[in-house]
Amino acid sequence: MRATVKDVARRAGVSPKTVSNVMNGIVPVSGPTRLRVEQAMAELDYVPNLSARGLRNGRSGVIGLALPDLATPFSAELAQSIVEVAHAQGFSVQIEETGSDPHREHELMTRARANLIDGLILNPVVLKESAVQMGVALPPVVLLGEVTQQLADRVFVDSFAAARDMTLALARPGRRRIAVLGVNRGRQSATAIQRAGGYEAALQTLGIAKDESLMISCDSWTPASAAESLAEYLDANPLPEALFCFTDSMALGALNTLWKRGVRVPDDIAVAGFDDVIDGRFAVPSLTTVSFDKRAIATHALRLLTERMSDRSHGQRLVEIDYTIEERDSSKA
Amino acid sequence: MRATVKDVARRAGVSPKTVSNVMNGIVPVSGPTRLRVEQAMAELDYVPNLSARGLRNGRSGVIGLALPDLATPFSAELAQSIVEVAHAQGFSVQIEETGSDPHREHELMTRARANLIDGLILNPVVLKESAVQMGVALPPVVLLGEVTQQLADRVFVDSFAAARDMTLALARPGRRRIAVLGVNRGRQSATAIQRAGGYEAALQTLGIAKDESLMISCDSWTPASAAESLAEYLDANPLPEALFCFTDSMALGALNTLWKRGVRVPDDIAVAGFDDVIDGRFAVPSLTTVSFDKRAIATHALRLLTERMSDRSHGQRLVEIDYTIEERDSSKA
DNA sequence: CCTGCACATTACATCGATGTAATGTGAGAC
DNA sequence: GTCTCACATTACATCGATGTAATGTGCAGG
Repeated sequence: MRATVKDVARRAGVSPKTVSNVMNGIVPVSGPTRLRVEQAMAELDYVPNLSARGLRNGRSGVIGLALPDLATPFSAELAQSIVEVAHAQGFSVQIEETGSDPHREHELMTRARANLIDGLILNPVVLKESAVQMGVALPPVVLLGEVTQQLADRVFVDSFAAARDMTLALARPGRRRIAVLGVNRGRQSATAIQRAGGYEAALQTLGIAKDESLMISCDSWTPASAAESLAEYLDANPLPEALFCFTDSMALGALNTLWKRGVRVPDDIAVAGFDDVIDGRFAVPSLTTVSFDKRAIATHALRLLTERMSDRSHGQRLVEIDYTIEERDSSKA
Repeated sequence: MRATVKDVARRAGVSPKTVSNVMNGIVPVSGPTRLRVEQAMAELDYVPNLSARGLRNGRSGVIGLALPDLATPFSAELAQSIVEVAHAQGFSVQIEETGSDPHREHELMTRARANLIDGLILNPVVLKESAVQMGVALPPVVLLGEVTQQLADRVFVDSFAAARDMTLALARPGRRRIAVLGVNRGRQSATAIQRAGGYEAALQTLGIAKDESLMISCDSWTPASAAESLAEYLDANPLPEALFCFTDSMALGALNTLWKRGVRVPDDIAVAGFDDVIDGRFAVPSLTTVSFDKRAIATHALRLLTERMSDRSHGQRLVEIDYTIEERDSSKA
């Protein structure tokens, strides 16, 4: 049987509440008493029951992290940052996958409300408005990425501007036939819309007519799907001068397809991605990408979350994370 | 204020316990009553408090997953499988990073004992025996990977045999100067020992004398570290005929270094990895690797864990996961 | 010597769900 | 009409930690 405060109290010859006081350190406890209690805790190998504490305090010390696809390197790096930052602040992280299923997102909110989670960091895909309806009795939520029409706090990179800048960078050496990979066929994700918008804006700036045939769709944002989509595309279309993939993962798939066909990168075609994942940095050739500080995302997301946990009143707050264009070998002129 | 069983009970005109009975479905409830309660729950938007339930039942419905480095694609893919399998069984997953810090592993056990998690799936690095001492009052633990001297349940791939087979495969076209990358300088990880052992066993079978200078050390199993280690190595040593990296992540870093130096893969050197991560499949060239079913690992780990949760008695159990050698472009003869 | 005050400590109630044991309610048998 | 018996439902206690309000202790000042 596990030791409880009661056991510790009995052994130390004090009341349970005093043991609690020693642990929490808010109510002062005299030196000798504190020592006796601490020794008793050590002797009994006492570990507080977090369920009980959570019930009493209304706080579990756990935050939820919900990402669309846990298998991607980007998810992994983001999760790492969030886990580390959260841990530094005494939080544990419960991880969830929303997948393509928008229903899951709602389910998560429910689970959060079940109080096993003090707050939720959510990277939505096709977030239905109904899912995060900021009504009453909802747990604190921080959204990651491009979502419109949501009233929750949000941390994001300006995908539109970044995509625009990347397109401009790809065009600089005089490239004009610039393709994008990652446009969705069916329902567009908010992110895809932003990035496609930035791309089109850049084309306009450059005085290049938009060419629908250069916008390659891709059902899922994975290397496999990207590789396949690009292969099919190249079977039917001429090689563009540059290819801007909406994520690094897709870019890696694209690089593989290009290599298989003997297309040289960057000599025959420049390639770029988005996210700056580690594997992109070590791709062959190393991948030009939109880079941003994932640790900063984690830090701000957690700050917003904890602040909202203690004060639910203030309105929606947005934090924009800077980005840079990292020109690597895959787009060297 | 959130609705509780009491509120639901009042609205439905029954006692709290009846509401509980409706939810749990073990004690039978008559049709009409059940309907009234369900309607009341819906109307009040009732969500059970999991802290309270956890306190009462001694179960939280959460399992912990502790991995050495969350940023790696392998971790991501494994985590995905585990989260999905766990979710299918009604468990949430709390994720933790042990990093290089063996102290963290012990801290996790403590947290587990704090009852916020019902069990722990742990992929140890340099697990000190003291960390997972299977004494009393420890939560159910399933270990992943190569660990010796541990009494906990374990799911693993036979790294020794796999490394041996991979080395033999690399040698098949007559390659004899086969290097390995991933030997640690200081304390060896159990995994590194197994894989190095398999490599040496293969050399012996092949009648090739072991050459210490072909065993390249690498401080951390990341692309960056691998790329750097290999670069330093190539500055001072001739090019081997084959390079077996102890993880795909390291192999990706190695491919990048080789490419930067104009070394052609597989023409000048064959390269192989271990883990079969997605990005390896789409590497340039696609990476030969040791493949195994990550979903199977997740399934078995969860089975062992849940079985031990309900019956703590039986002895240590081991599950071995099959592997295959996937020969891809990076080692084509 | 007593009052007053500061401060450490305690008894008790509480958070929400649920197992236990007891109660209530009905149908069916004689 | 009464007596069982089965079964749905209820009152109460409980899980472990902690806030609240009350109690106890010691010391200084009058």
